[in-house]
Amino acid sequence: MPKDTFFNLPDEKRQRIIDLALAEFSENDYDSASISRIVAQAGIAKGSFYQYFENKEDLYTYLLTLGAEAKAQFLGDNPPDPQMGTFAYIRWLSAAGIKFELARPQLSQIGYRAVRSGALPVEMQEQARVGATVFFRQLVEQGQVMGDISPEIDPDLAAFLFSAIFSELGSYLLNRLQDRGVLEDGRSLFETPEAERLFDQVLHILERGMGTA
Amino acid sequence: MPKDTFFNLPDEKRQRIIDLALAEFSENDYDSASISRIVAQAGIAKGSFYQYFENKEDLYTYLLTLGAEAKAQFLGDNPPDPQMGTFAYIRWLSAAGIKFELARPQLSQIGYRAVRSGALPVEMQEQARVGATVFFRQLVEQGQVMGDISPEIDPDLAAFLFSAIFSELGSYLLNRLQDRGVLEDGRSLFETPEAERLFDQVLHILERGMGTA
DNA sequence: GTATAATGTGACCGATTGGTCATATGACTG
DNA sequence: CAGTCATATGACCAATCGGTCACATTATAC
Repeated sequence: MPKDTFFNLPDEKRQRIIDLALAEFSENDYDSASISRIVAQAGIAKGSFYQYFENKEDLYTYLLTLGAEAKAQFLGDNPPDPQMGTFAYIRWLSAAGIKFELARPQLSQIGYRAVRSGALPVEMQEQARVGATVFFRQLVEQGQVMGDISPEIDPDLAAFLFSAIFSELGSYLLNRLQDRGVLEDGRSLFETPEAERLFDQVLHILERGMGTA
Repeated sequence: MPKDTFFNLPDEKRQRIIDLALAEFSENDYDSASISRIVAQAGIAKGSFYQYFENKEDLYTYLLTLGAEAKAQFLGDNPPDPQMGTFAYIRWLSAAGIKFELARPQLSQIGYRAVRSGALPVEMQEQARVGATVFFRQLVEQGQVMGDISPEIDPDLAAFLFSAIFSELGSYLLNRLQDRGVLEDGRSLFETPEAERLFDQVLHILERGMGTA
């Protein structure tokens, strides 16, 4: 955790440091991200930085927790209809994840990097990976109980498919719609009927492929 | 390209340098991979390295071409039955990709890193991404002509699904089977009935989801 | 006011990086 | 033997890194 000194800083200054750190760690992996660049751009002395943070890893894990908190709050702020079926819920979940990715690309990128390239301690990486898998697997098992998903499907495998697809779908949609000039600004992604159509098609394929009908 | 001097080296010495470079670049991203470590482990002088390669990027792109050549040869050595249907062909293609990943994990890892984290020049990255998508999309369109894939499916989207799934499936299967003690050594992955079962299930889901039946 | 505590500073440290270069070695040629 | 050419070497370079520390500045308390 950052030191008290950091939290005593004027809001503006603290936020500026956070913003620059997010930019640095979202554009570079852990090793290549540079404290020297951050302090230079923030206009503070190197020594000051080390009055705010224990070391580089302290800053990095702090950014990760910021990302986790922001995403948790984001999902909590857009709660789903509790009555919907399994695939509708997965659709909501995936859409919410993509919306977060668009709203906070730097936070998403850092978290993405964290699990993909062994930047963070192995235990944390394991923890994140297992956590995501467990969540999706429970979802699938519940879907099987509710009759939405065929009982012959291996829940763990289905969970893998969901996480593999949805972790990439956001950037795919963004690239595709931008390449074709459908949108310039990613934030309006979910306002285009084209995006809705593609999104629904993915869910439809999965529902047909795994469903009981 | 490496200089002539490199190709004039005794085979054993040249191969040792390649092996150590593969290890270094598969364990670190481009910036973090260290020429100094490679030469130290190879037992050659720093100056000698720069008699073999123009610079760091020269070595890196050389490793990438080695990977591309190895994969092309690998696929060419295991040609599929030309009569099989679309999904059987996709199954073969994906299995061959995973087999290559298991046989040459370092080469795969470097290529993987190259497209995932903007290490290589933007144009090459674009090229690789577009190339893979185009290939899969043609496959899907052909499948639609043959009646294996529903004409309502967006070919580009389906191509995305295939590449997203199959680029992750290998490491998923490996982790899963190793965690459960089904295998110790990845090379025998495709000899376990469990792996075959999971593999077929993925294809079955996609075939049901996208098929015409 | 003065004493105390908190905060800010940047020169400096040892380590490491990619890359250079003058020099040494050895093999082949005439 | 002398001369030439490819190869091998490692000290050296400027740049950068994460991190430290003695010191200056500011804010707070009495």
